[in-house]
Amino acid sequence: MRRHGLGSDGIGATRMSIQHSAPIRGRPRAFDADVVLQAALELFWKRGYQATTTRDLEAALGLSQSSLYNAFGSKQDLLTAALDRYETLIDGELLAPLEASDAGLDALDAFLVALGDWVTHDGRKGCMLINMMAEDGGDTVVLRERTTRYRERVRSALVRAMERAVAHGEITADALDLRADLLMGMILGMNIAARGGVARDEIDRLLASVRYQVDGWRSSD
Amino acid sequence: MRRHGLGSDGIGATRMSIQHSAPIRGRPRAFDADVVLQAALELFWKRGYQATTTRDLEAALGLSQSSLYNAFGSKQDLLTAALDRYETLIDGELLAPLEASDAGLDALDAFLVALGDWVTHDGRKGCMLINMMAEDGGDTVVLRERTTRYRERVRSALVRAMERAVAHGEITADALDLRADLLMGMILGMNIAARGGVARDEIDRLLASVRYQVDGWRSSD
DNA sequence: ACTAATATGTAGCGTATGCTCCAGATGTCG
DNA sequence: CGACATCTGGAGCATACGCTACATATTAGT
Repeated sequence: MRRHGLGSDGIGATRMSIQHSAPIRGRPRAFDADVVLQAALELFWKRGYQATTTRDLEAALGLSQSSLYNAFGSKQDLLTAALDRYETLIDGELLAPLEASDAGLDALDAFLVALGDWVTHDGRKGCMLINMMAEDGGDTVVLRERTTRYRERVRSALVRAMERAVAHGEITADALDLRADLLMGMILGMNIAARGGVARDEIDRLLASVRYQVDGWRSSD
Repeated sequence: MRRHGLGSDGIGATRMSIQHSAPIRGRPRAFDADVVLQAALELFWKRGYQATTTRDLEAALGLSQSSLYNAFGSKQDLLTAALDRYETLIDGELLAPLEASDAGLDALDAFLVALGDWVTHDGRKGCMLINMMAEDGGDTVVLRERTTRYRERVRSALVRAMERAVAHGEITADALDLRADLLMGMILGMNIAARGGVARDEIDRLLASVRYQVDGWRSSD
């Protein structure tokens, strides 16, 4: 009955071992920690946490397990670091464009299209954060808090885009919350479809249906 | 690099061992195969396939591993049998009411409400088929075909409900396919939210947003 | 009673997994 | 150079997992 999932709920390994700056003394690293972390991120992303073994990491990253553990602590610490990196990535590529733009509905539409690419690009993967949430099942407190916070960030970015759309006279201000929830649901749905290896055209149909929906919000003038 | 997922792609174990009828000769079973299968189904449903070990099954089902293997073959065969049972269950409780009803939009709405219950009832679980799809990532051919077929069944049931709604003059016949895809996306989204242990009220908000959407399709007369 | 057939419990096999130990390599600083 | 600190490779540990072997128990047919 013992669980062995994505992480314990305890304080657990404050991960003092992750040092990206070179040490003053001693043998220097034979690898670039950033490059290795990116590779680990991609493995976790594609295969999930449990299915990625430390031997897989050893092979794909090109370092021995001792180096891996010496540099990153535990497998779970490595996941945490990878998730940090992932969040930076997705912030830059998906959320930032949505928030930086002055556009309302067009920015929203562009975001949805970009998302469709994001979750299917380079072999099915989905969104890593949502994947981890699904894999963990909400058992790991730290992870659940993280994914909850992330969803709230996305949702509020969507609401702000719609508010801009309202300000621009593109849509009416009706039921913005319900609309945001609908978008969130479709985002989750597209993600799990991608995660489940659903055919690209089926995912495209999901994407098309949200975009059609968003377009339908335009107030005819 | 070896995979050890939900199943191999080979022909694999034609599962001749699953016999629900009592044998003519020999020692009779000390358990009810249906009861045991239901318990296995619930374990797989709640925890997923990989996370459920044969020792977990042994403990929860109350039979030794030898009896388990003798009765059901392999762990994968047990999953297949559990999925068969699951499909019967969900057909009876969700799809049949949707299809049997003469109602259009009301039946659709009732289906969505029932689905919200289905994926959250008795502790977060989501839909087992979709969970398996996500866990497997589409790697196992048999499973991918099964989940694809299931999604098509649900989708066509949704379309038929909308066609009845059109016939009853409840909605216009516009973009039924896009609407069906939107519903499918939201169904997937609600499911992964439940699977990920998302708080009930957040799932309820997803549900409310689809229901609002569906209600919005009503043609004002 | 005896044989055939099936079920059950226990022990264990082979492998995988996360992680650690440790001897040696490779660097900096005095 | 020599002391110190860190990194690296390889071997291995403890545990967990799916599954099997096998002796024993329990039934039906003769």
